[in-house]
Amino acid sequence: MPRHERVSLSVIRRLPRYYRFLGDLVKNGVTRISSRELSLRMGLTASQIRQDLNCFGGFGQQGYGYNTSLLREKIGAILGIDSGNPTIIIGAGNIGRAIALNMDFSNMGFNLIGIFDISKEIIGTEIRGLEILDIAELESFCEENHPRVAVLTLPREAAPQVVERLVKLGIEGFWNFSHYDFSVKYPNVVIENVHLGDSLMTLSYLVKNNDKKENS
Amino acid sequence: MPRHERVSLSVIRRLPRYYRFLGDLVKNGVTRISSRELSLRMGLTASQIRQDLNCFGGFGQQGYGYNTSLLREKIGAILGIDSGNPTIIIGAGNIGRAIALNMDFSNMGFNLIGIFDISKEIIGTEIRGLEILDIAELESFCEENHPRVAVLTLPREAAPQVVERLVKLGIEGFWNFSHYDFSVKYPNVVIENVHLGDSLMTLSYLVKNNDKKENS
DNA sequence: TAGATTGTTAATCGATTAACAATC
DNA sequence: TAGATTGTTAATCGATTAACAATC
Repeated sequence: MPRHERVSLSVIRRLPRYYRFLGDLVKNGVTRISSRELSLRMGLTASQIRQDLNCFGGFGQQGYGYNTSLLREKIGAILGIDSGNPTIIIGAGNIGRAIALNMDFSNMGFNLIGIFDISKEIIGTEIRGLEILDIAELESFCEENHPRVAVLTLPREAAPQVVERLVKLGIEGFWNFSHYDFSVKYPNVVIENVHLGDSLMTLSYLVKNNDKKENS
Repeated sequence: MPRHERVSLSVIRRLPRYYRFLGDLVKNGVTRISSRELSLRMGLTASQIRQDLNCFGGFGQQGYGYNTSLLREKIGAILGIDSGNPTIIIGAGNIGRAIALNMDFSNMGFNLIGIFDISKEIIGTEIRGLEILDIAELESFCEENHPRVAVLTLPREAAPQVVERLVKLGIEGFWNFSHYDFSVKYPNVVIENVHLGDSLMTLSYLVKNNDKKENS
């Protein structure tokens, strides 16, 4: 679908933000918007918006701008928000539970079909209507249900062994909250890392070196 | 401290990852490492590592490489991991609770001193030894305890009003998990966004357009 | 010393911004 | 039509990679 050979990751990462802002506009009854007006709201340049969108096609109209609702749908389609990728969560601790309860998987391209843990105490209990399964049943479950994506919300120590099994079972995409860094070891799977510790440390640096205050 | 005028955000964002890998090396008893060897483990180039580190000073030794333990400490200091920034969490739902319980704030530059919520049912209960306070007490608490950083784990609808109050109360840094995007409205505060929805949608795109498999 | 590896400058590459002709 | 705004090419800027002299 991309017009140009390969769309850069920088562009891809901006798409969900466009999608979010367009959703707001639609909700507020705004039916059209120019790249200039959108750029002011989002804090980037109109040029960048037009460049980004034109990686995928001409969604605007000269002299008019963009139809918010239409553009939003197009971006949603590009992101694959109704792909319904069968997805499992590995680790039903605080983070796993919070993710399971808070994320709107079905409107973001995923279909949550299983949650696994190792702790006998919580195996058998339910989260969001899904029974927590024993990690020992991972192989049989996957052979039957063929998940494509796994959310890793398990402790770091447990991660390497489980990732090995998941890759063998054909998992293609990982949403990785564990501190285990496996992009080098498994170059053939897609990994989206959410390293919360890295994010927090970055904030520490930014707060420490905050020069925004003085400038204004 | 930075030798060059301004260190780019790209460099800053790599520092926590260096810190993590160096921590592993130290734990495994590796006392020295060359940029080349580190680059292979981390999946980037030796050039980049040397460039990154030299934004802050010459931490290596020609012909030898880098002392892992020393380099780790230096990076920790640059990130400000023992700044102990007084920090509050706004919103004690699933995400807020998970963050409070899982993050090692004290080793990442922060000191968690308060958790707030609006729900009468959970106000007064404890998380990690901290009593959940009524958001109505935010002003009096801040005037007394002077937090510098706020973690936003509250619903989007509630965010704008609370952010307004927090900025007025002098909060300088935000770790933002809400879907509210306020960088344009408040350009003078530091904001580290964790837009989990954006991250998940990015994964959706990547899984959909995965061309890694074919290549290998 | 010779070998290894850094620190740093120069070259390349990619991403962002500016400009403008096309066109609604 | 005239005005507005896109799509797209060209110019700029910044980040990454390569190269190598300095030096441990």
